Formats: sequence, structure tokens, C-alpha cells
Amino acid sequence: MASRTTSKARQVVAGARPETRQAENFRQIRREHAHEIAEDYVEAIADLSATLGEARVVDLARRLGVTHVTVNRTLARLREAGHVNTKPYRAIFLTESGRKLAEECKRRHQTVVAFLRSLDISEKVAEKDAEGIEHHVSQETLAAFVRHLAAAAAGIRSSR
Amino acid sequence: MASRTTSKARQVVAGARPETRQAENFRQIRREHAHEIAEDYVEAIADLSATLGEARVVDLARRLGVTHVTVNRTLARLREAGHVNTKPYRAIFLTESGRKLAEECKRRHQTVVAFLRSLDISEKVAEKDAEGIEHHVSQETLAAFVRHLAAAAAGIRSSR
DNA sequence: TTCATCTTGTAGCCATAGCTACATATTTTC
DNA sequence: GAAAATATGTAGCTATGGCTACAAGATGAA
Ligand SMILES: [Mn+2]
Ligand SMILES: [Mn+2]
Ligand SMILES: [Mn+2]
Ligand SMILES: [Mn+2]
Repeated sequence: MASRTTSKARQVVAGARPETRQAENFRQIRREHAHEIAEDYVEAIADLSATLGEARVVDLARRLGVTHVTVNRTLARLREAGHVNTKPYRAIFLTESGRKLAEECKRRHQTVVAFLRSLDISEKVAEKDAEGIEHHVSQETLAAFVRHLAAAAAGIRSSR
Repeated sequence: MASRTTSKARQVVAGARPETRQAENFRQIRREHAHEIAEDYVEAIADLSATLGEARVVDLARRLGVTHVTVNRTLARLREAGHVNTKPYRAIFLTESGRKLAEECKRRHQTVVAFLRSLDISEKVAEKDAEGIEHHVSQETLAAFVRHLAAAAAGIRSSR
């Protein structure tokens, strides 16, 4: 029978804390995933409202690459979360909290895209990667991106 | 009744392609999410095997911050995907494809962490953000990170 | 060797997030 | 104003990915 290291021996060798911290990291990322859809939806609703005057279910479905059924069900949850107001067969409107969230997400999205662009990443890839990365960027990392952008801008100014 | 812009009018105004491209971005990110768990698992299994000599269900559960039930079910899927070999009540082993995937993920993970560290982000935050960001970094972006790291290293060399 | 503890497995619950198929409402067109 | 087209809503399916509660195997100590 394969001999195996016991729990106790392992704890003595490695210590318990690092494992706990890593577990906490994974938990936090799962929480971020839960928020991710809400963030992309409110951002899309704000954008469609600004561009087309109003956001409709079909528009969201096209934009997000899902069917109108999925949009409907997600909107129901966003309504319960207090981010949107919907009435049957009517356009979708953001609540105050939805607007605020959309505002934040848009700024963060733009920052991430600009940061990637500053590393000479092509526009298409920057847009695509940002769409996923944005949801996992902490305040500290976002601030570092902004610093980097400011430094790059200063570099260009001084070298022209 | 609220008048609304027609689909046709909208297409004329905005063009259909940008929406389609954005939808494709979102689809790709959903695909990445589907791979994400497999990536974190094989990376954890490789790491535990190297550190403790073998990877057990309880170890994975502790590491990933989930219950052993969740680990069991995910392992069943990883087995079907051909990434691990498991036998009841035995340690978990990576297949050749699992080992290869783990290798790639580990390198990418380390690159992302090193890149964030090079922006003066604290080690804890870098580790945490990398755990989420890593799954959404394209080849092009990863290459840009490596370039940036090389440039930073060269800068240090020339200024000492 | 037996007993307690630890580990693994399984049954079955929930929520999320996708889908097709179909029904109904609204809008546009003729 | 009726018909056609479009948009929205709903029923009900799948898979993922969490969980608790309980059952059973494996290991270590007495
Ligand atoms: Mn996004
Ligand atoms: Mn976004
Ligand atoms: Mn990860
Ligand atoms: Mn990782």
C-alpha cells in the first residue's frame, strides 16, 4: 500500500497559513465571477442607452452573444439586485446604483484597455483581453496601471 | 407609446460588425471561464505532487477553498477530459496532457505575477490578482508582459 | 485487533447560465 | 386595419459548480 504523509507531518513541513491564503484567493475570484455578468450587463445597458437612446433585450443579446432568453433571466436577477428597472415589453433602464456601477466599470474597462495599448498590444486583442481581465483587477493594480500610463505619457512629452 | 429606432435604422447608423466582434469577445471569455477550473486544478495537483509527494482530495480541497465533494466531482470531469488518472481512495495523478497543461499554466502564472510585481504591486495582491487575470491573457499579451519584464531587467542592469 | 479518526465517496439540494421550442405582444408594412 | 415581421416572455431542458448530510473505506493508536 502506498505510504502517505500524514496531515500533521505536512503541516510541520509546509505550515498551514500559505494554503489558507491561497484558498482565500480562489474564493475571492469566485466572488468576482459572480459579479462579472452584472458588470458587463450594466456597462452594455449604459452604452446602448447612450448610443441608441434605449436598451432593448434584443440589443443586449446581440451585444453579449447570447440568446434573448438568457438576457431575460439575467435581467430578472439584476432587477432583484436593484440595478435595473424593467417593465414587460419596454426598454431597460438603469437604477441609480446600476448607473453608478456602470460608470465605474466603464472607467476601469477603459483604463485596462489603455494600459494594454501602452504595451503595444493591438487594439483588437487589447479590447478582448480587457473584457476578461477587468473583473480581476484590484484597486491597487488599477492604480498601478494608472501610474504606468501617466509615466508613459510623461516619457513621450519629455522626448518630443 | 415610446417610439423606438428600428433594427434597420440602427444598423445603418452603427454598422453591424462592431457588435458582432464584441459578442465574439464575450463568447471567448465564457470559453476561458470553462477552462479556468481545469487549469487551476492541474496546477494545484502538480504543485502538491512536487511538494508533498502526492496530491490527495483533501489537500486539493484545502488549497482551492472548496469542499471535498466539489473536488471529487471536478476530478471526475478532469478524468473524462483526460487530464488526470484517479482510482478510488488513491492519490491523484496527472496524465501526460495534464502535466503539459500544468506546465504551461505555471509558467504563465509566474509571468503574470512577475509582471505585476514589476509595477510595484505588493506580493499578496500580485498573487491574488494573477490568479484571476492569468486565464484571460492571450499569447500576444503574455508576450508583451515578457517584453516589459526584459526591458525592466535591462534598465536595472544599465543603471547600476 | 479493535476502535477512533481521517479520508473518500455518494445522494441529493441549490443557484447560475446557457439553450430550444413555443406562445404572446408589439411594431411595421401593405 | 389586417398581415407579416419583429420583439418579448415562458416552459423546461442541460451542464457547471457550489453545498450538507450521510455512508463506507483506510489508517493509526491503544
Ligand atoms: Mn468584461
Ligand atoms: Mn467591460
Ligand atoms: Mn487561476
Ligand atoms: Mn494559477
